Formats: sequence, C-alpha cells, structure tokens
Amino acid sequence: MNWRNGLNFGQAKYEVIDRDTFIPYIRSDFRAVIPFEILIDFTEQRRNDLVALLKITDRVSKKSNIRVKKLCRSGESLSFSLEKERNLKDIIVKVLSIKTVQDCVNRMSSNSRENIPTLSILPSHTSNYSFPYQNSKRVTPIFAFELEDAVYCISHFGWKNIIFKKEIMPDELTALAIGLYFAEGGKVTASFTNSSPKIINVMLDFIEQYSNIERDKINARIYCHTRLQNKKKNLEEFWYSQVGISNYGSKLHLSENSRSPCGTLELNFCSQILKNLLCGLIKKAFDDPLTFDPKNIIRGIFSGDGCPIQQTKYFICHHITLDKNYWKSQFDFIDKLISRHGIQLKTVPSNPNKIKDQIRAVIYSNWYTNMYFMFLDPYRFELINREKFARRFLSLEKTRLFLSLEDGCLIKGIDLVNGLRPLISLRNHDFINLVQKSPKPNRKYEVQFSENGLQVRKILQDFLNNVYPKYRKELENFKVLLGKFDLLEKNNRGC
DNA sequence: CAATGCTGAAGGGTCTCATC
DNA sequence: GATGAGACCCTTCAGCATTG
Repeated sequence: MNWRNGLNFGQAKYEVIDRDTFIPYIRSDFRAVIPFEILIDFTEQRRNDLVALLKITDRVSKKSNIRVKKLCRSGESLSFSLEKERNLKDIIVKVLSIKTVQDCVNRMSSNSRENIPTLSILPSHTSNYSFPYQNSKRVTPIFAFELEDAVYCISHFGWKNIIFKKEIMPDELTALAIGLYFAEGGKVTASFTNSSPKIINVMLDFIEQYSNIERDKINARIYCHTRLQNKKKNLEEFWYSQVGISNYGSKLHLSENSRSPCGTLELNFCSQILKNLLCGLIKKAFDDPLTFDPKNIIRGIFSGDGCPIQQTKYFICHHITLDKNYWKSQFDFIDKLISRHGIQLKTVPSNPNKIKDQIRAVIYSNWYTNMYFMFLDPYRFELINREKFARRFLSLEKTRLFLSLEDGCLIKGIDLVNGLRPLISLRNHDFINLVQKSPKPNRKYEVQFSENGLQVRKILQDFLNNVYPKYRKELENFKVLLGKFDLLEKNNRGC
C-alpha cells in the first residue's frame, strides 16, 4: 500500500482518498488517526474534547457501519479506537461529522405534538435509576449525532452504538410502550419482564421500530416454576414462536413461586441509552400529557401492573401497585392520565403519613364508572385480567338486571326494596325512569328507559354478545397454544 | 362504597466478572 | 470506572377478608 507520511511528526500513516475519506493505518493498539487535512474541514482546532461520526466500510464484504467514536489526542494528531473493528482486514473510513463533547450532549427543545424529535427527549446523561429519577445520579454523557433520518448515540464509556429514528411518532404504539415500560420496565438496567407474549411483542415492536436493537439479538431468560425445569426446550420454542426471541440464557430462572404456565420472559436490552430514551418518553408524557392519547398509556400501565379486584359481591375496584420510594410521582403520573377520563384515582393508605410498606393507587369505581372503564379496555394486552374484569362486571347483579330489563315492564314496589334495589341507582344515573302506575299498598312502577339508557344498554348488549366472547376465545386459544408446546398444567393454576 | 389488614408468592433488584 | 451479560436472592405486592 502506498502509505504517505502524515503531517504530524511524519509518523501518522494513512491514505487520503477524498475530502472526507481515508484508509486508516491501524496501529498495534488498534488505534488510528484522522488525517489532519480531513480534520480541518470539520473543526478549526484540534481540541481534546471531540467526538466523530464515522462510516466504516469493510472493503472485503462491502458492509459498512456508522459509528460514534470519541477522539483522543495522540501526539499532535487525533486518534480513535478501531478495536471493535479488529476483525475487519481492509477498511475505509469516511468522516461524516465531528463535534465537540458539549455539542454532542446538547439537546434541542421541542414542544411538538406531531412528531417528537428523538433528540428532544433523549437525556444528555445516563442515570442510574429510571423515571421519576428521584435520588438518581447522572452517570455518563450520551453523545448523539443526527444524520439524515437517524440519531446515532453512544455513551461516553459504552461501546455499544445505538441508532434511533430521528423522530418518534406519538401514536398508539409509542403510548403503549410508555405505559408498559412505566409499569414493567427495569428500574436500573434496560430490561423488561412479563409473562404475556402480547405485552412482550408490543414492547419489542416499539424497540424495533425506533432503534437498531433487533429482537433476535436481545438476551432473554425464562423465569418459571421448578416443575418446568425439564421443559427448557419447550419454553424456548414457545417463546420463540410467540415473540421471535432465540437468544436464551443457559439456565432457567427457577422458583417455586412462579405461576405462569409458560414462564415469565425476562428481556435484557443491555443498553443504558435505550433505558434513558424510554424514561425520556415517560417524562415527556408527564410534562406534556396532551402529546399522547391517555387511553393507550393507561392500557399499557394497566396491562402491566393493574388488576381488577372483586372487593365485594357488588363491587369491583382496580389496583396498581406503586413503588414505595417513588409512589408520589408515580401516582401523579397515573392520576394525570386517568383524570382526563373523569375517573378518580386514590391512594391507599389514604393518609400518606401512615405509610408502612405497601402503597397502591386504587380506582374505587362505582358501577357506572366501571362500565365506562371496561369499554376503555384497560387490560387489553393481559388476556387473563381482561377476561376477568369483563366476566366479573357482566356477572354483577346490577349489570344482569340492566341487560334483562324490558322497556315498559311493570315491577312491584316491594321488589324495589328487595331484589330490584339496583334499579334505584339506575334511575339515579338517568338510565331509566320509574313511573308509579298503581297506588299503595300494591304499588307498581313502569320502567321507562331514557334515550341515553337505551343507547348504553345497546352498547352493553353488544359487548356481551360480541366482544366478551372474543376475550374468552382468546383465552381458550392461548390454552390450546400452551398445549401444543406441552406446557398445559393439569391443575391449570396459571389460567 | 371506602379503607385497612394479612399472607404466600411474583417480580425486580443486586451481585459478579469480563470487557471496553 | 462504566457497561454488558449472566446468575442469584429477597422485598414488595396481589388478592382476598374484614371493618368502617
């Protein structure tokens, strides 16, 4: 090769091809320098704090990668490491951009609700904890370059380049991912744990859509009951078929406590930058809640962390468990979303000064609110809770009565006090009117539906006849699927 | 309808060690 | 000194029961 001397000490060797392209000379420590004549096209001075965006092409395989590299002073030149590319024999480097560390850390601000610039939500530094960041420390800067429709990132001490799309759409998928990561995402590392393939798929879809992290490269591990320890292969095949992940840990994560028949999948994205991007999105949803459709975030949160609780025979409430240390901001976040639907969220215990250990946000919903909540479909991605909530609501006495009530039917006054008492609250909701038709002692009332009442009953009937059967069918299909992988339990505790 | 109490287990934090 | 990858361990919570 026709090496010619560099400008610096005559020791840097490289071959300049073009204004921005060169063949590097790779030293024994896998470092190479950027030719001075190329460097000065990008920056006026050789400072210590520069970061470069380089396109590195392997001339044998013709494959190229765009990578962010921190530049280091090396004598009078600036060098970068090619250790990561040490397997490539014949490479050519094109300099795309050079910026100062400060410029790489600067983030644009944006109030856009149409397309959210990735750089407006990506934090400038990684933190050792997730949103809401209380007691969290800034750990290391995240260097970011915008190029065409992508953002290339690396953390200062990291060696994994992450590529994001330049803009994130505030659509359904993003809102769901925000809710899901808020509920189930790792607090310290970028991880995600869940036993529902549907939920895992939403998260993976989001990550694949907006980053270069692909699902078949993600590390996963299966958490399951000890009785499944001989079925590692079945479990892996099941999860591969459902979410397309093939990279599993060498051992199962066994526990006597696991209940899911297909185990719980633990994903490790191995990227602080990804975790921080997701936290940035959650923060955006918190700071500027009108950006996202709240019902999709709610669906994420409830599918992940919520559960419908049948408190009494007549009453269903909804729990979301909060983190003991961060409950206040978590509560505010959920409350902000829920209140936009006119639903009231409360904390238990109601007096925060009495907090011993467990804090949860609860929706103490009356029948009417619960019906609205059911139509909102908060548990959309959690088959079991989704069916459970619908089944419990549809079996409530008041629901059954409302569905079976005929417009214009006559009822006895005595029944209003006993079995048909729920009619009074239906009247209070203005769904029906009770018109007295005969006097004491054998009072009779005629049930007259209001227009609103007829309409709501029709929606509810449609739900009972068309929507709820689908929930059940999905649950059945899931059991059949488990059977195919020989994972169906005889006593079937998980379902 | 609202709030508190209780208990086994579900889910998530933390550790280790090699690597950059 | 931070990150990535893997493995282990323990704290917080789901869901019901009871009381206000």
